[in-house]
Amino acid sequence: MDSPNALQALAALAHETRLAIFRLLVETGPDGLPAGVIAERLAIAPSSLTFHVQHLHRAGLVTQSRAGRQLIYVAGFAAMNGLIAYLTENCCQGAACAPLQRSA
Amino acid sequence: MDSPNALQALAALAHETRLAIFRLLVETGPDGLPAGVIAERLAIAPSSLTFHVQHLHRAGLVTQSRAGRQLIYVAGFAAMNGLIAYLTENCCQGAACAPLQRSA
DNA sequence: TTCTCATTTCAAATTTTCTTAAAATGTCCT
DNA sequence: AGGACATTTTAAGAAAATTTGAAATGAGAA
Repeated sequence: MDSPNALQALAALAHETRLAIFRLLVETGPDGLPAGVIAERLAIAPSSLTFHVQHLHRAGLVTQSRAGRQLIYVAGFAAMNGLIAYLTENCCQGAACAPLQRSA
Repeated sequence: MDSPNALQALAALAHETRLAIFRLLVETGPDGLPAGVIAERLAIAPSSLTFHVQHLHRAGLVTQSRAGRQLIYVAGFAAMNGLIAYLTENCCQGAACAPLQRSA
């Protein structure tokens, strides 16, 4: 992941509502959740949910697919993995953040 | 690191200028850099630098100390470590981001 | 087709964040 | 004390992000 992408991912997560959405989707796993359920669980307006979830989508942190008349959102683990790798490589030089290592 | 702190750290890094400041300080290492040098290297106004560096400071991502009449800023690795740990633990459940493991 | 339901799009209002320049603070030197 | 330098503080305006509600789209059911 390069700096512009990392910046986009950081900005996407740097909002209370969006971080909550992402965490809910991570917790939910690969089946994801329809927009309406996310909005209901987090008590936010539908159009507000769309706004935030699209922000996450642009950053690759969320995947969208249709199931009948509902849109299912799933956490995008690759992007999160990329962000963590970016932070580890670019912001932890000099062994200062040595406790983290890649194993696979 | 808890969610409010993680949110603060994410917001602090989610800006082009602040990410550049932080990366510069990581690259520089434990000696850090005086405010003026950072501002000069990144070509930003002094007061603008203060604004951004304070944002990083509030999030614990930067440390401040005085040397004569200049203020030295140093990257705060503990906070970055905490952020990476938060993301790994809260946003990568279910082995989806398994490639990252703690070793120390 | 027509009626719902689920969601998104749009535009306006609001709020938050960022930039800028001028004035203030703190330190060192003479 | 008085002057010069490094940085911060302040206040104003500019720019960007967020919220809201109403209207539009897309899909399934009658």
